[in-house]
Amino acid sequence: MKDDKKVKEITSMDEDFARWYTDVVTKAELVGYTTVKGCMVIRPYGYAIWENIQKIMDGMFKETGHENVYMPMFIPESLLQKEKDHVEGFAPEVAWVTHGGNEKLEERLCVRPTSETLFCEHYANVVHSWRDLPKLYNQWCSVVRWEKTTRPFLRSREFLWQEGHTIHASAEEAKAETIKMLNVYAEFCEKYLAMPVVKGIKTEKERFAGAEETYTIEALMHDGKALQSGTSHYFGDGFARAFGIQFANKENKLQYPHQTSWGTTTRLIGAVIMTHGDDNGLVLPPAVAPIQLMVIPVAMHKEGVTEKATEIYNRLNKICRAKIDLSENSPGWKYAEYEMKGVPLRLEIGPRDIENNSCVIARRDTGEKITVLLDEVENKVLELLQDIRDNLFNRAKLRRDNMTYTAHNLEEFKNIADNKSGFIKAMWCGCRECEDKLKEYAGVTSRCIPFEQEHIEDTCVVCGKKADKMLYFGKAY
RNA sequence: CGGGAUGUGGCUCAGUUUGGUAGAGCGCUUGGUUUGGGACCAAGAUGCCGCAGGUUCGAAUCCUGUCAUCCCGACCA
Repeated sequence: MKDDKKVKEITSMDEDFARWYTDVVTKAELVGYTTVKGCMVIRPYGYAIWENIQKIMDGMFKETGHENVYMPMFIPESLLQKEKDHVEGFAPEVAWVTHGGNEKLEERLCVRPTSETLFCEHYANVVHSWRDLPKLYNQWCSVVRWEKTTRPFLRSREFLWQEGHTIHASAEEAKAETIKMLNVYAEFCEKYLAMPVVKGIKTEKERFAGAEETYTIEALMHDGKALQSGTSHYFGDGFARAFGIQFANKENKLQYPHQTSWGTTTRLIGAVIMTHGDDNGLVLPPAVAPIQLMVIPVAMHKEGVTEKATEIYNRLNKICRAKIDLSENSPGWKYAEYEMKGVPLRLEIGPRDIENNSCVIARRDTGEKITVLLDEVENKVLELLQDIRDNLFNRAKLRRDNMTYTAHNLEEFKNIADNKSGFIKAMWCGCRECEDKLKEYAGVTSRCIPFEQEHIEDTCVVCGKKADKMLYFGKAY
């Protein structure tokens, strides 16, 4: 066991990454399993992370002019089937309601796997004039997709998410919206989750069912696997045509509007775990950490310790999400416990500190301990929280960059795919056959065509024909 | 949905080969001593052995089915 491994309950990453992940989500009390496969309990500590994500992201949606709505959870089969590609994409994994009480339903209802069809039905009722546009809607809800294999946060049968749905008079405006929201997601991930992402477009093969273009942010996890962390779709007027949504434009001509949708899910919690976590457990970025600082009194039985610790806690709780642990557990136990739970800062205060009018602050990301004068504690805490975010981001970015490889030809590609894990950058001619071949031959899928292009070669890594697109490939969750 | 592994107090597991009525460590409760990296002593509580059938005088153990979890594929946020 390595010297810096202080939490024994957690399998180390090198030994078994998948086990490490399940250890972290269960030992840090983020989730609980239930009797229904793929349906998990999100426990208070896990849910608090989601609430912080929601709070920040919802604020960003409001700033960009979006309104929250709520759509029903049931979709009649006939409604789901209106858009051909869409139903083909989702039908294999929807759950059906066939009975109401003891009565068999005339038409079965699916539990929403996503709500495009419901939004479309509603738009058809409320959009009549160019003056009704745009509609910029979002909803926070859960959706159900009957997945075959499930993992907490990464793939569950029911999961929490937000789905934005907008409808616009022009294609240009809808396209701009699609990109705008992708940028909101990227900013959220990088600024608040301290998680670097690659922004790009999905290939046709990886596109959302019914979309004209699918944009994505892709993050790289600790084990070198890619995780799609958010998507934004441009639908053109395909859904509008399928659902008969039309409006009178300024020239009084009937016209089909253009739509978008975009979503992020509780999978982001999985992304945070696998981006920042270490062998001692969770490492949470301060912006979404339910507890940003834990006060731990040392030698509580000694005169004045509890009082002083409580006083410091009360001061700090005004500037950050602070907590104090006055339980009878030993200090060492508490250190390990809150490290496992990823609390960014720990403040130790005991008789020695009180004598010196100081305290000890330990940071979760580096393990570094510093002595801070009590008079300066507020400023230092705020500075440290910011520094932890920056350090987490830089560390994750460095690791991602070190795990990103460039392949100039097929042998090199295969060699990297077999021996390394991470992103592989390579040129691609644009045809489906070459993409399929890489999957078959090297076991990786295309992650995206990044906005930030690099010219590696003139020719496709597979077929050798002319290529002008650089793609990221990788193994994905 | 295919291939593999595993289900035994809250947790980690022993016991299954060779059927005989359930164990350990940790955790939990109470009391005491401790307290700067998962403290110690003492006394206690906790099990339809995943679930459903079957074989048997008798099943955690053998058989069949089923469900869940993990891993590897296929599918997906």
